Amino acid sequence: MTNKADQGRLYERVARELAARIADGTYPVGRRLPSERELTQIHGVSRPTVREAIIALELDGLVEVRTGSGVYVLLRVPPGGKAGATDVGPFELLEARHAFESEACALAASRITEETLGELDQLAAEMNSADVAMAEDADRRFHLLIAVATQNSVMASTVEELWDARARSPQYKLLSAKAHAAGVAPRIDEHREIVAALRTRKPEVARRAMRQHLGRVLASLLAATEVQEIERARAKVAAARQRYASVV
Amino acid sequence: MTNKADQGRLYERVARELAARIADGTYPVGRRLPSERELTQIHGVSRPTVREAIIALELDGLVEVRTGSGVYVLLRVPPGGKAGATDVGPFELLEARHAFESEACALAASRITEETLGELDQLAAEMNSADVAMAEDADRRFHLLIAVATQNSVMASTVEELWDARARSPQYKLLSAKAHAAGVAPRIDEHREIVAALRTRKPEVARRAMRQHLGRVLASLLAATEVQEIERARAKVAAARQRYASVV
DNA sequence: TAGGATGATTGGTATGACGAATAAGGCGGA
DNA sequence: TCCGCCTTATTCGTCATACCAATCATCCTA
Repeated sequence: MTNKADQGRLYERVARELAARIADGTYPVGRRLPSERELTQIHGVSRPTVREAIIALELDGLVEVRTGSGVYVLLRVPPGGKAGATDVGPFELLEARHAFESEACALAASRITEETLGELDQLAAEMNSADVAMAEDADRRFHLLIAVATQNSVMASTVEELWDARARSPQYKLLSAKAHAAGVAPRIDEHREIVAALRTRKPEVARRAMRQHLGRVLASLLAATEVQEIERARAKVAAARQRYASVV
Repeated sequence: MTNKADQGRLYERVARELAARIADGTYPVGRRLPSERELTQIHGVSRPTVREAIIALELDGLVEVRTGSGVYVLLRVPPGGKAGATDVGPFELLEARHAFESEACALAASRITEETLGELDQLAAEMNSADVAMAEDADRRFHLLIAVATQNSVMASTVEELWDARARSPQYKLLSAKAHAAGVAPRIDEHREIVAALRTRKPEVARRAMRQHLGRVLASLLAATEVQEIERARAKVAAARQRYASVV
């Protein structure tokens, strides 16, 4: 039953084929995959092998397995998409930023240079841009620059990672769009407050400014949407991986 | 058969147990795991289930499966780690932990369960172990469990990443050894203080306890050594991870 | 028409079997 | 004695089948 050049194991081939069918839309997001027994016939392998393949997809967050019901497509990875990009809930993300970036800001206050403060002024101004994309980029660079100002590469790369995760999250984009529709304006005034706080060189002041800023962002997003619907799907995705990986 | 009230699927439990045994050194790096049939007996599950668990570990890069030979423990691969800055300064690392874990601890204080508090007590006690490796593992799990108690997967995985980076850093190991030689004892009393602080459910109290703890660790390391450069060890990339990437 | 019982479908796991790749040990020849 | 080949036991790789539990659709009943 084996094909010709099977490099690697069978379940990998099946997983690859299933992932391809998800990517090309044969199995659209939200729909049920054929049953394991059907996949057995389709791919010409046994059910244990099909299950191994499905587990691989599940650990990657592509599908969700519902006992007694079926295997459902969670998200579609565009061909050429990055692998291993763990998608995560938008609120968890913001909460983490709320906690971490505040501390980064506090540390930055005692180490930031006058030159960097000037750059921050400029970035705050750029958020006035009519172009939404440009304003968002200014936002990102503003926060990242503060993290870099800690002169601690670990903290800087951690903050950067949180922003990257945000960009990867389709849920976050949806939320962002909703918030926009609800009339949430860019918070350039708050950014200016943060810069002013940094200028005092007082960690507590800087921490408070950043904390308030992110707190308001979080609140506005919470107000703009009902959490229930969105968080539900995402929670399950990380579940399988998190459940055993967290103990490692 | 052991438990029945295991939420999640069986292979997840087995994978978790195996990963734990790898983490605590029961199955050292490079060594062969018991055969699948033996694991069947050990964990009281069928071979398909054992295979599913092994596949999960393989996809995470923890083990390598060699046909006809066995399953071998690889280096632990960082979760979703960005390539590049694999090796980083030990003091930067500790400074980041000082800032981030304190916040995680504060958030955990308002969400932690009584059960988790009990586990923390136990882990604090385990640091008494004469076995240095075991004591260090208890230390790690103590801090990670607090991060998990935030019920925020982003914060949990961030903290985990910081610990993993520590493990990857030969500089840190050297520092740690030096500190040990300088008579730095495990800080079980401080861990107990942290648990007590968490029990109050007051974020400020918990934050202060963790901040003091990590501050003392940082101070002791600073005292025990002068910073010096070390040749960096070669962290190898797991082959399984590569194959995995091609699946998606 | 509403609601509950019932049976079909689906995933979850177990058992046993056979093939293929590997590694270890024994046997024979030099 | 030493080296190399070959046999053999062990291990992973896969398959087929079976049974349980959860789910879902259907029909029957009140």
